[in-house]
Formats: sequence, C-alpha cells, structure tokens
Amino acid sequence: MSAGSVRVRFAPSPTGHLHVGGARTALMNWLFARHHGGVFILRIEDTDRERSTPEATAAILSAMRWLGLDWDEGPQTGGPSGPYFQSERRASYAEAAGRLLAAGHAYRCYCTPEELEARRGEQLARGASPRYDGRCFELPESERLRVAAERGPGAVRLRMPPGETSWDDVTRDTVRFSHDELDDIVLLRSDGLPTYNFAAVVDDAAMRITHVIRGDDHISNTPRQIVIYGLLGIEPPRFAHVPMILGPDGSRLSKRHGATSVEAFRDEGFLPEAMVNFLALLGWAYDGKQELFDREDLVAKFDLDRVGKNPAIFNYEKLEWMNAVYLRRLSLDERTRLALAEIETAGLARPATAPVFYSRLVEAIGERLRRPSDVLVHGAFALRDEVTFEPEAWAMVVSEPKARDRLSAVAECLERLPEVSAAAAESAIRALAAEMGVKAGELIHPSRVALTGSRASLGIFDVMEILGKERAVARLRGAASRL
RNA sequence: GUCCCCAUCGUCUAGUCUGGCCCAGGACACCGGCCCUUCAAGCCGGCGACGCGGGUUCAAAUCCCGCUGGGGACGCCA
Repeated sequence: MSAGSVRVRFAPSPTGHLHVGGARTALMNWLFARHHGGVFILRIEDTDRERSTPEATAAILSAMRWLGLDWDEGPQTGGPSGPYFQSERRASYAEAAGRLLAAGHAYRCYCTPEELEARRGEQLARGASPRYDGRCFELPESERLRVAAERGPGAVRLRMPPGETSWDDVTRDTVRFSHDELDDIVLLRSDGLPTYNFAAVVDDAAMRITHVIRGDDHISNTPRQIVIYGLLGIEPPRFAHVPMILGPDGSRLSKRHGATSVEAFRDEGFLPEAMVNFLALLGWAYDGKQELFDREDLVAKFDLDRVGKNPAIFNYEKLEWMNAVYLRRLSLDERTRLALAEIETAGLARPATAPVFYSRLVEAIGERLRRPSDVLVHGAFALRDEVTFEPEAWAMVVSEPKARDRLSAVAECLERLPEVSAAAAESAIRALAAEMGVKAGELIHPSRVALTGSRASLGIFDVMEILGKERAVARLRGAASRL
C-alpha cells in the first residue's frame, strides 16, 4: 500500500475501563498507522445510551494517553471527519437508513424486544438457530400502518439478500458465510440510534477507513457489515482479525483472572513501556527471537503479516519480568520518584528526611525492584522503626553461642567509625573479622538479622549506611541484649 | 443446536504460504550450577511441544481429508 494512504481506527464503547484486549487492539491499529505513515482515529461508540458514560470515556482516553497511543483524529483532538462520538452522528445513520428503506433493502419492524426474546428462547429450546423470522417484512401495508399507529415508528431492519459473502482477511485468508446464517439484523433501534454493525459501516465509510483491525470475536459480524457496504454501494475496507486474549484457564479474559483494565495495571506499578511491549507480543512476533522492543522499534518492525491467528493466554509472570526489565532501564532519579510515590501512599514517608535517603535506598535495592511498590518490602527495614524478626532468622542467631559477642563487636566497630558509609563499614568489619579470626560472614549473617529481622536483605553494608550509625548501632545492641 | 475461527514446550511464540537446512529455535516460569555477605540480578546448563488418525510424497511440524479439543458468534450490546 502506498505511504500515507492508511487510515485506521480504534472504536471503543465507553461502558467501562479500557480492557487489555481493547488496548492490544488499539495498539495494533496505532502501530499499523505509525508504521505506514497513516492516520490513527479514535472514535467513541456510545450508541448504547443505557451503558455509555462520560466517566468511561474519560477513563479510556486517559488510559490511551498513558500507553502513549496518541490519535490523529478523535475526541479532544478533533479532525476533518468528526464528530467522533457516534451519539453526535445520528443524522448520517438516519440518512443511510433512509436510502436503504427507499431502495427496499430495509424495512420497519414493530416487534418488541420482549416478543423477540420470547421467540428466540423458543427457537433455542427447539434446537433451531435463533433467527428473526421476517414477519414484519411480510406485513401488508394496511396492517403495517395500523401497527405503526399503535406501536410507533419501530426499528429498521436490513432485508438480508440471499447468497453468500466472503472476504480475504489479512490475517487468515478467505472466510465465507452463507446468508442463510445471517438474519435480518436491526440497523436502527426504535429510539433512532444505530446498532453497532450499522454505525460502524456508516462511520468507517465516512471516515474513509482503509483497514479494520479488530479482535476475531468480530469475524461473524464481518459478513453482515460487508452486506451493508454492498447495499449502500460502498467499497468495504480490508479486514484484519487478530486473535483474542484469553485468561490462564483458556476462557475469555475477565476480572476473575486478575487485573484486566489498563488502569489497574498502571496502579499496580506497571510501566507503560513494558505494557506496550508485552501487549504487542500477544499475537504478533517479529522473528521469534527478539522480545524487547522499544516504541520506535515496534513502529519500525510492526506489520500485519506477522500477526498470528491463535488465541493468546495472558501471561502475568512474563509481564512482571518485562516490567522489571524496563524498570532497571530507568535512571535512579526516575525509579526514586516512582518508589517515593509508593512510600507516600503507604504512609511510610519519614519526616525531615533528606531526598538522598530515598535515592540511596532505591539504589541499594537495585534490580530487586520488579515494581515500584517493591520498595515497601525491600526497604521496610529502613522505612519502619521497629524490626520484625522472622522466626527462622532469629533462631539462626540464637543457635550461635558467640552471636551476642559478635553483634556487640560489630556495634562497637561501627560506633568508632566517624561516618558509616558502605565502604567504610565494609573495610572496618572485614578488618574486625580478621582481628577476631572469624570469617566475615560470621559477623555479617547475625548482623543482617539484627538489622533487618531477615536472613535476606540488601547488601549488608548498604543496609548499615542507609540506617545510619545511630539506628544501626541501636539495633545491633538491642539484638545482643536479647540473647 | 447452527455457523465461524483456531490447534508447535505449562505459557508467549519462530518454523507452515515457497515440504528436505527442524531427532524443531527463542522467551517467561521451573530445576541445577557458577558468582557471592544473604536475596535479587547476571552467566552456564537442564527439563519440556509438532493433539489423534488417515492420505499425498523419495521426504511432512509444514500439503489434503477426517476426528478430537479449545474459542467465538447467533442482542433494538459493542
């Protein structure tokens, strides 16, 4: 395709948060547009008046921004093919429906949702396919007018022509449907608002969308949409159905599998770069070897021909790993800023503490940080004043008869130091060990427990420096006195 | 029930179009080792898959058919 000709869109319905599945679809559209130098449009499909809310719209926009998926046309940005809210485009749906009605490709239906529901249930119970029986199409004009007077204007239904529809899907070759499987779908509801299949066609045509990239749960909608394009005399766009994202049990990803909304991941400390990288790899692969892609790399390498067709199970562990990778790439200042935010929300910020205390702490935690909130666990020893001893750790100290003397010796050693820097503490304690004729570890291990309450911690000399002479000595003496 | 889609390690996948270079490669997880003051990280190594059955062919993960399994759709939801 020629450069600049690509126009794609992401069209969420504002009925909740941006789901990772939706985010992945948005990302692929965005990447495709950016890769081909095309246009990425955001369109809000708010035709369901019951469920659409302005809050959901705001949440989706904010999640999109957080992921860095900027749109060329859409809400707040505007653009030549607006408005970008379907609720504001009623006139064009009415116009299109009017044309179909006039041409005899559509008809008015006065069946109520309750009647339809009852018939559907009955068909299903019979083991038949639930389809609209077309009864309103067969209504004689006189009868039609009588029912209309009684029930109002009714809905507009498409008269499904006989035949079959097929298309060459970008990601999965030719897909074919017999029209026998497609019934007379509703185009316009009785409130005048369009249904999804109709609105999508009218808008995609008006916005000159060239490629519809969406989840493969839309495959069965595609023939209906193609029929509408045909009846309207419009050339349909190309369709690319990407595999769905499943939960660990293989069913559609939902809340019971854990976090599913983009903002939930954000709140759990995942970085947008990691999220984007991870999502891109769900259903797409470059060469099967490279796993880490920054945004520019993704834009350069992404294309639809490398999108697979099998559904992908959302692997939380791999996301965690990837997040840790991206976190490590951040500068110390950036990591400190993220960690400090966690410390503050946890209410563990220490008053009158120099900023360098936190950056030293984060620096010492180093690659143990998989999420910003990990600062709370790895930094607990410094952020809290009381030491909580893990039973096994304390037992280890107790089992060493010389532990009391050793802790006291370490305390004294630190006390004599003019300043407890990690380097100074290290040389002093190693010298002390040599002097006492023990291995450094024999001083270090009990000290770790005394200082942190645990057998696993940051580097022990970092711990000493971060705690500072006073707190460190007090903890060592405190532990010794308990022996 | 009907229609549609999909099928390689536990998971994400490369390889399938253009059959041989694949006794199947990479990553996450897991296990072991090294490093080391512990943990983590890193490095090294290990475990681990072509769903089943028929074809076609000198040769099939790759092509064809059937089966099985999983998923999706069948709304005046999107």
